[in-house]
Amino acid sequence: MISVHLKKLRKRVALSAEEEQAIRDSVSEIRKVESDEVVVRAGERMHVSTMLLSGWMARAKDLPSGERQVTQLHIAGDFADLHSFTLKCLDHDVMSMSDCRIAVVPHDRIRTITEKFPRLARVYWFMTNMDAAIQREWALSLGQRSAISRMAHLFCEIYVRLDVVGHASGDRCEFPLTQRELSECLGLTVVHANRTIQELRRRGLIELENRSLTIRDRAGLTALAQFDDSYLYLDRREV
Amino acid sequence: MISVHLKKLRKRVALSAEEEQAIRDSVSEIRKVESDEVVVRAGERMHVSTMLLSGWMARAKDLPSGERQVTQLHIAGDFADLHSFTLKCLDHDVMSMSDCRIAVVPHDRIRTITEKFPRLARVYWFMTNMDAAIQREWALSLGQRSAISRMAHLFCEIYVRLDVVGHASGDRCEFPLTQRELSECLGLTVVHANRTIQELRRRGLIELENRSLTIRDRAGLTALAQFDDSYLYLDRREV
DNA sequence: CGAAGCATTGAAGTGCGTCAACAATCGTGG
DNA sequence: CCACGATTGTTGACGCACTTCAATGCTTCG
Repeated sequence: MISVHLKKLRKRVALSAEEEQAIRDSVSEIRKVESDEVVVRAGERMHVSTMLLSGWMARAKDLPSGERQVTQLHIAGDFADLHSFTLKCLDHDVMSMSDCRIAVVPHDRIRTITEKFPRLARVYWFMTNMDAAIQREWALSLGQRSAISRMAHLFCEIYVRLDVVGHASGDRCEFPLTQRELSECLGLTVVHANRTIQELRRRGLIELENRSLTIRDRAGLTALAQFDDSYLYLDRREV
Repeated sequence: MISVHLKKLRKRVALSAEEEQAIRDSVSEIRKVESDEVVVRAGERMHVSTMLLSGWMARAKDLPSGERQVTQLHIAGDFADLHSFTLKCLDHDVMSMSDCRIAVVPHDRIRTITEKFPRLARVYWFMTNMDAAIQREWALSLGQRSAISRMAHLFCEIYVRLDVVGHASGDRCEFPLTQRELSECLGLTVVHANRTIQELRRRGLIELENRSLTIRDRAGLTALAQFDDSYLYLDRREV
C-alpha cells in the first residue's frame, strides 16, 4: 500500500509503469511504529530510509541546553529521511508523532533503481529539494512572521499537503500534534502556543480539538499567514 | 579556476580524474557579478546553475508585506542554486552580497554528467542535502537561540566553511555583509543586530570591521553559540 | 562636496517568555 | 468500573528580549 507515496509523486511528475514497479519493489518491509518513538537518532549510520504510509513523523534538533526545534513535519506519502541515502548520518532525530505505518526502503535498493532509472534519481533528488523548500519557508516563518501568523501558516501548509494525498476532507484534516509539539515546530513556548491557538479560535479562523483541525475561514487564515503555496511545488513538471 | 569548488567536494568525497574532468567541462562560462545584483528571481524558469568562485551570495525570501529573510549564505566553492536543476523554478531569490566571480553550469550538462557518472549524481545530490542541513541548523537558531547566541553561531559557521576552502587565515576571515544583511540572516532588526555585535565585541569574542571578521576567543564564541560542526559534514565518505 | 547608505545611540513600547497554579483528559492497573 | 498518576491544556501575574521610532554622526562614492 505505497500508493499514497505514488500519489504524492504523480502530483509532481509523470511515472512510467516500469518506474512505478521499481519503486514498489524497493520496499523491503512494511511495519508499524507507535507514537513517540525515536525512529532515527542523530549521528547514527543509516542503511535504510523510511517511507510514511500513515501517521505523522517529525525531524527534530536539540540544543545541548535542552531546547528542541522541530524542523519538518512528515505525513503520509513522505519519505521522512530520504536524505540519509546521501548523508549517511543525519544531523537530527526522526520521531513518530502518532501511530504510523511505514515502508522500509534499503539504501542499496535506492542506489540500484536510481542507477537503472536515472530519471528516478532526479525525481527523488527533486523530492529532497522540495523538503528543503519547505524548510526555507519555515525559516521565513521563524524569522519574520509573528506567532499567530506563523501558526496560521503551518495550518495552511499542513492542510494543503494532506489534501494532495487525499487525507483532507472539506475543511477538515487530521492534526495529531500536542500543543507542546506544535510549540516546538513554531519556536514558541507551550504557554504562548496555547494563547495563540485560542486567539485563532476567537477570530473564528480555526477549530482544533480531538487531534483534528477544522479551517473555519480559509481566506482569513490564508491572509493572516500570508500563505502562498508555490513553495510546495504542486504543478506537474518534466524531470 | 573552479578548483575551489573541487576543494570543497574533495573534503567530503573522493573524485576520480574522469569525474573531475567532467565537472570542469560542465562549466560553460566564467563571469563577474557585481555586488547587490539579483542573480535569480523567485519563480523564473531556470536553465543554468551558478557555481561561486569568489565572493558571497545569499538566498532570500520576502513576505508580501516586505519583511525579508535570508535563508542561506553562499561562499566560494558553493553552488548557489544547484537545487534549481531539479526544482526548475526557485521559491526564493539569489543575490550577490559582494562582487563575485561565478562559473555558469547549464542544466543539460549536469544532466549529462550525472547520467554518465551516477556517482556524481549522488555527490551533487549530497551537496544539496548538505545545504538543507545548514538550513535546518539555521531553523534551530531562529527558533531556539537568543540573538547573541544566534549571531555567534553564524560567525562560527562562516569561519569553518571559509576555512574548508582556504579562505580563512589564523583567526580572521572575510565578512562582506552589512549589518542590515546580517540582521536579515538572523531574523533581527538592524538596531538590535547592531547592539548584539557590540555586545560580542565588548565580551572580547570578536572584532568586525572593514568587511573582515576576527575571532578573538574561539572557545568562548563556540560555547556561547553552542556550535557543533557535525551538521557541516566535514568528514570524507563513500557515496 | 553633497547625497545616500551605513553604523550608532537613546527612549519607550510590546510580543512573547517565565513562573506557578490548577483543570481536564488519558492511560493503566486493580 | 473506578482510582490513580501522568500528561495535556488553560489561566494569571509579571518580566525581559527584542522592536519601534527617531535622531545623529560616519562612510562611501559619484
